[in-house]
Amino acid sequence: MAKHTLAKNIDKHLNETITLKGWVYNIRKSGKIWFLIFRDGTEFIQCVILKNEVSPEVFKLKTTLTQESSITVTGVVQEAPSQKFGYEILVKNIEVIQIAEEYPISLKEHGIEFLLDNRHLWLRSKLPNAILKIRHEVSKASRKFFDERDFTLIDSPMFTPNASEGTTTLFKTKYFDQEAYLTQSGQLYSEAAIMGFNKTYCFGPIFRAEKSKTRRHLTEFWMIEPEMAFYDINDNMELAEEYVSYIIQQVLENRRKELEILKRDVTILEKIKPPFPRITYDEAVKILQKNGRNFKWGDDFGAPDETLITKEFDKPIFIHRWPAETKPFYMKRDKNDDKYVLGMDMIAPEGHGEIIGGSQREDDLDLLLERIKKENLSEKMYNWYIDLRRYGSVPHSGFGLGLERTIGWICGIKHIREAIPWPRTIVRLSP
RNA sequence: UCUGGAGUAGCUCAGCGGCAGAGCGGGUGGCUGUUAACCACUAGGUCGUGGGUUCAAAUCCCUCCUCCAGAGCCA
Repeated sequence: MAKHTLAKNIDKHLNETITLKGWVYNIRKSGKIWFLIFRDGTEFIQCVILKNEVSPEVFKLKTTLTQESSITVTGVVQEAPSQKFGYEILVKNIEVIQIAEEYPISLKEHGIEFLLDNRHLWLRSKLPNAILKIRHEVSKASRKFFDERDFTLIDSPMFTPNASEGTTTLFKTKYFDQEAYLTQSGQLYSEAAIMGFNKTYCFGPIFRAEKSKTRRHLTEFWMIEPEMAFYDINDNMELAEEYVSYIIQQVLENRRKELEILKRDVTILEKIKPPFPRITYDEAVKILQKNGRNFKWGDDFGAPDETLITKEFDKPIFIHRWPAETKPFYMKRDKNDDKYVLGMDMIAPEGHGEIIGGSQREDDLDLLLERIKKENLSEKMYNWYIDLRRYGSVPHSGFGLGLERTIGWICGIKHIREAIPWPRTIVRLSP
């Protein structure tokens, strides 16, 4: 084990001499005293350097140290006179590891293009750091939630020969002497997996070549997709609302400080507990018409429509029972009225949009074949998927949660490109 | 792809026909409790690209490029 202390743990070492390893975040100079804001990725700490407490060489570092220079600091943990920092380090010694060249990201404002071009450096700043710690918490909580409920993690492949949804939004790539597509969803594979494991989830990146240029779109994003045998659409919605509530509560419990850094209004998050309101597609259409929007039955909701509908509620809502034409072939028809399918979307409040899409799946062999024919999909390509309806078909359901949109909502950030370490959008492939 | 907006110092921006500017960052000096510290001095420019109008263009007109916001599509 390394002998140095992590900055986040200094409260356990009050009045002790400790050694920290990290980077210079900022320096404030005075005459015979100077202040160094130190960061090591776990916390920011103020270090105080007094002329009569250190060697002349160390004191002189105030003129040579630059922002982001790497250093080893040794000193005594003490309470800071001001309330802003809590604890600070009275420095005894500083060893320079490297003097950084002029660092491009200053503590003042920057434009988004510049920051994204410098994403490799921007990760060191306070806001991205807080957001990505919350991302970690959401991933951790997701794994925990499903693991504790008898789900087995069965990952789906990234290379696929077919599309789960439309074929216009796929990234195509060469695969030796064949063509392959990058996956859009692990769902079809998960449907096979649950017949062997009962309840499964997959968690990984997926790829969509949509030419969408909005604050809710990435070309590469992460999705968590649970799939459950013997679950109907209502079981599916119950699981989804429990899951979303759980990750919110875990973030509130373990990442308060990060939410504070992001100035997130946590009273909104504290209200997120089951049950969530459930409205049918038809009821959602009525809300729109009541508010004077010109909306045609059978269309899908646009972003402004979603925002308007969710305004009536202070929690995420489910919209279920969609017109069959708007939804993909694998969704099960409503047996009360086959104009509708048993699909359900969860829309986050505050304009963050759809975070979950799911459905009860079509488990009847003949109905599935009929849908595949009607949509002109290749029966041969879906042979293995159709097989699942031949050998002990059961009612089953599942959903996919978009990780970045969920994080964007929890963090209250405008654009989801900040919710992923290395965003890939229609205009960005690097760094 | 469509609609709107913007490209000027390393960064954030002002200037909108007549000498290229500020703040931050960099450099030098000052200051014993600073909080994106402060004060003084200082270096730093292909005004996105190509063309046009004009005695004179960062500024007006046109072309193209890039980015931002929104729409469509979606998680």
